[in-house]
Amino acid sequence: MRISEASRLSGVSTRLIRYYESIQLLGRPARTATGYRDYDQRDVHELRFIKRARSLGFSLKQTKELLDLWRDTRRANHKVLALAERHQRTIIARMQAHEAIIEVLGRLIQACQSNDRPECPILDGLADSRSRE
Amino acid sequence: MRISEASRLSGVSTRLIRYYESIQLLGRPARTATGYRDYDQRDVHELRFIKRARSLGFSLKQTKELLDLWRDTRRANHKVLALAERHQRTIIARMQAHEAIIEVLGRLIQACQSNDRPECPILDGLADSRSRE
DNA sequence: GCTTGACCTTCCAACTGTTGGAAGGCGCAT
DNA sequence: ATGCGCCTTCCAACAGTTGGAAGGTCAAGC
Repeated sequence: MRISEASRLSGVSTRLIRYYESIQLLGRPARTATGYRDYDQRDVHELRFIKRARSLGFSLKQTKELLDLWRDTRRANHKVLALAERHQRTIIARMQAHEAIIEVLGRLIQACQSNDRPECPILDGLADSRSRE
Repeated sequence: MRISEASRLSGVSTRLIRYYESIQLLGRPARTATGYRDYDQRDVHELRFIKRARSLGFSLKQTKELLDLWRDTRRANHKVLALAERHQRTIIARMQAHEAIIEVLGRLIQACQSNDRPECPILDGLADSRSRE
């Protein structure tokens, strides 16, 4: 099938498919006589795998590792597990950072809403390094 | 003061200070006779403001808007408030996306930990598009 | 006076991930 | 043959930060 078909079936844009090939996340596909990329069902599976890993926040580097492990006739589970756990810890840390930000913003916003005077508690809060980071 | 001093006092790297100047987030500072950048206390305040806005996840573009509002003798509070509220909604959405990811990863990790067979539930979960995105 | 080392300057490139455009070839319809 | 929609390649942009290279400046030490 052509690249647009693979794109449609996988949900990955044609641009991105070519990019994934260029960084060797995907192997070079077969080519037609006139030089068009020719994909098969297996490629579509890999693209879906990539898409899903990306949607879970794995980097392209991690996605490549996962894909390699997947291609490797499903061996070395412990590596996959370690990678997933490490990634989960990263995402948890990021989420907690977001929580902290939301809390700070919430305080500033509230102070601003209950304020009639000309100065702005949000700007003051940003300027004031005594507020928690 | 020189750039390294401004960096030390603000916590913003010299590289970044120059970059912020190049994108006109900061104005061009005075120069010494030999061409060295010469900063004052006000610049340090602005750098700290920037650093804090960035740490709260505001983009450079938003940070510039906030900084401009701040320079504007503290007028137009409602603009600041709107910007902050919009940003908070963005961060909340991001945090929720993270939560969802953590949940999915948690399921996959747990399935993998309670699994003795050769196949890997994490890889299978990534491959299986029936799992929730 | 000359070297050493720590600073300063500029410019150009890398990183991550995705998207966009331009310029040209291919294939099928009218 | 003309037009349309696909395909190809290459080059650039976005956000934000960091890194290196090649060179100028300034103080201290010998």
